[in-house]
Amino acid sequence: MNRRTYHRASEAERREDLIAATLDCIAEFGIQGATVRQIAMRAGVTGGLIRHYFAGKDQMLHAAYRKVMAGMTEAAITAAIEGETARSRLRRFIVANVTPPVTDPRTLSLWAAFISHIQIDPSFAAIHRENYLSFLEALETLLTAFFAEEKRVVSRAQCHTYAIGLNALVDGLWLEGTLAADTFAEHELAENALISVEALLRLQPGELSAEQR
Amino acid sequence: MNRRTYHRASEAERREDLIAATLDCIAEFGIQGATVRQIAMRAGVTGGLIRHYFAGKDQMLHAAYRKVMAGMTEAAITAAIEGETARSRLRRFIVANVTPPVTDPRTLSLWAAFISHIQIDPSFAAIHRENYLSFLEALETLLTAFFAEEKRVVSRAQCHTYAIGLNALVDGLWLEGTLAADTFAEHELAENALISVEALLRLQPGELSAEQR
DNA sequence: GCGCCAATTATTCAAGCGTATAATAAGCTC
DNA sequence: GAGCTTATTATACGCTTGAATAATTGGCGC
Repeated sequence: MNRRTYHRASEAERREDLIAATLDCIAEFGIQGATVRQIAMRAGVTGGLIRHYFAGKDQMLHAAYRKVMAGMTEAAITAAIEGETARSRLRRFIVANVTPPVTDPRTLSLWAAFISHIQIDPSFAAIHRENYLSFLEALETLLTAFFAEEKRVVSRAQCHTYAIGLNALVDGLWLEGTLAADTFAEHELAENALISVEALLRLQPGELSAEQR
Repeated sequence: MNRRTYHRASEAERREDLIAATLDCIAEFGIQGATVRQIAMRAGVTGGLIRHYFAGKDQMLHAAYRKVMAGMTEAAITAAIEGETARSRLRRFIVANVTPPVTDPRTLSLWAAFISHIQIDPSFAAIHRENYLSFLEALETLLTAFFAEEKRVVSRAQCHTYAIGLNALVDGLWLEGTLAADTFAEHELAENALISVEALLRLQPGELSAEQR
């Protein structure tokens, strides 16, 4: 009986592959279906290899969680920095968060699977907190710049309160827009998001939502 | 060797017990830890009994999901109907959704665990859709009554759009308020919710958030 | 092109999984 | 209080799980 031939990959890409396979399995079969064997098969390796790269299955799940969250915030921030004005950057940030690839059923499944472990495993809680705070901070920075650009005086505390409300709104729209993806046309959700943000910030209707580059 | 003595319970309460034990296990150990044996132990029975009441483990999970969602909407609606005016009912509904027992880490864990299965198991998707639509409808009804009471003319379509935005905001605040429970004082979250709702509906500041019964 | 190191496979293990079936005791009916 | 129904327990079965270990093979340094 011959042994399987195989390719010796670099540590970085092998880890990447294993994490990707883990996410595929969770998205497809749920966290219960993400077994060592299933993941290994998906990655085209044998089960034993996983323990060569991660201390255990749990550590691999932690890495996978980080990967998902990083992907989401990265997409939104990348979209934002392409804007030329603070207003445009804020607008782009909001829209990106309620537009594919951020609004993706697969991403939502993964996100929820991990969220449900936050109360159980402190490692997940730490990863969550990290990302929540950095998202809130990004939003607050965008907001502060926007108000400055508009020459509107807004206190630090007020800005923080706005950020919490905006964050909740964006998260909620993301959540429901993704869950009921068939119910909303793509631009419909973005439009609703911008109108709602305008209202939350007490802007004039159209200040953000009107067509602009 | 003696056999264990036991109590013969009515079908209704035994099912109730089993579902409660299922939720306990999911909340405590995650959906992976909610095994037939673990659940049975928690319910104080032996594993075999589960198959006497449910066709299989999956059917029990579906029942458990229904239970969680029913509990959440029920709490909010119960709070709302105690209000005397349409404004008060809307206000109470909002506040109830960002206040314990709805904002409860345990509930969030359960909710997320089930959400992550929506894309995998169509049965979960159906249960979700049912509840989402009924929540949206409740909100729309409250809104319509509120606008009528305020003698403010709002089109059906506009009302629907408002409901989607409000729903997203409430869900988002619920989500983050629960995840970061230690970050917010209890009334702080409710206050923020009311102020944000005012803004979304383009009301005068204080119309909802000011103290009132 | 040879040796060496470690990345990878193959195999094994005990524990735990969901389900099926048979034995038994609880508690209603009469 | 005897008898019947069925809710409940007990036990067994076949599979899968995460992890540990031993055997091998790929590819780099020389």
